[in-house]
Amino acid sequence: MEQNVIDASGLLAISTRLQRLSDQIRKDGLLIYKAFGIDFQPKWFPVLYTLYKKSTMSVVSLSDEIGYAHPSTISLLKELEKEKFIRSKKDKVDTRKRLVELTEKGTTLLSTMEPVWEVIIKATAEITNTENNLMKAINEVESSLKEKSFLQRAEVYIKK
Amino acid sequence: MEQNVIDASGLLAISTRLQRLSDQIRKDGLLIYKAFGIDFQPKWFPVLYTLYKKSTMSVVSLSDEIGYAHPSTISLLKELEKEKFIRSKKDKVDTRKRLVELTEKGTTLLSTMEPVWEVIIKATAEITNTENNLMKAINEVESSLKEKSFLQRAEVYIKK
DNA sequence: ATAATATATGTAGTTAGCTACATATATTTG
DNA sequence: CAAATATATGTAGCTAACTACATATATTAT
Repeated sequence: MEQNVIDASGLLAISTRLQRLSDQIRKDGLLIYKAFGIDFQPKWFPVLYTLYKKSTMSVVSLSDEIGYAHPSTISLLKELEKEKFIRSKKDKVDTRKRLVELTEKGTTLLSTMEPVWEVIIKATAEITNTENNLMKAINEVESSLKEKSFLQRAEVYIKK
Repeated sequence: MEQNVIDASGLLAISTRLQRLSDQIRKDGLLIYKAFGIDFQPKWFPVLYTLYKKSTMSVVSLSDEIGYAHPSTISLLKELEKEKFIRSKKDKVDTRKRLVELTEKGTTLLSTMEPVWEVIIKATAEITNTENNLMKAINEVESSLKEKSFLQRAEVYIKK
């Protein structure tokens, strides 16, 4: 059971480890879409999937929904608009708001993607269905952090 | 129990979720170092910690050890050299190699960091010690992926 | 009905990794 | 031992998120 120094450092490197795993999964995700002949970038998923489920949303509410800072969402929307997967219109009641929705082309894309999602879900289930389930662990950790942040928890030990 | 669309999409968004969590932990990590008055960036951790444990290493072996592409390591080393935490010298046997090691200043920094690590370890343990342990889950998933990649697993379902 | 504040969107620039390519030196092979 | 290949390092530019700041419109408080 060989272990490198970073693995051995365990908790200290948790952020690095999470990022590495995220990248690896994202890259494989891209290859899976390609294998289905779908021209789709995994980073588009949160925006498109949310619009698929909720139809029309403003930029900020979409950002909140997917948990991104709004400028991140704006730049994704710009790409998606260029690809003609989404369109936007002004909110007539609150003119500050830009309402975003899928186009026909976007809706079509999303429906061709449904079988891919099934494959992704199965493959992910296979991978995460270990003794400690990754998705459940993420959910649990996120809810611990929501209750009391990492920093707040550390502060308790600092004061001692 | 309110849930946003992305959370509800579960496995599909796993890469996004991992990244978000990683960022959150990294940011809090930075704040903890600050709370101790240590001028240290979490991204330096893998390189410095590895050099602390293994003393002298070449660029590539260091990259392999921490699991980074070598250009990433090089750019970290550049910063760390500027901060005078590390220095490098030519390998006399294999002149292609650049051997990297901590300076006095680097070693001093690392030893002032040990108490911070203890705090980080405790706080992280608190957070990850849920029903499904995040660190264990990451280890398990990484070893599943080493055995058979995400794409290879998906291919099985595609062929059906 | 102003003035002050809050919210929505947008732009610019940063970050922490990456891949692709280039070059120098070692090692292996015919 | 020369040619081919492999390894070590380095540079340039990409990516997918971010923060900080700016502006326009709504809402709230006096």
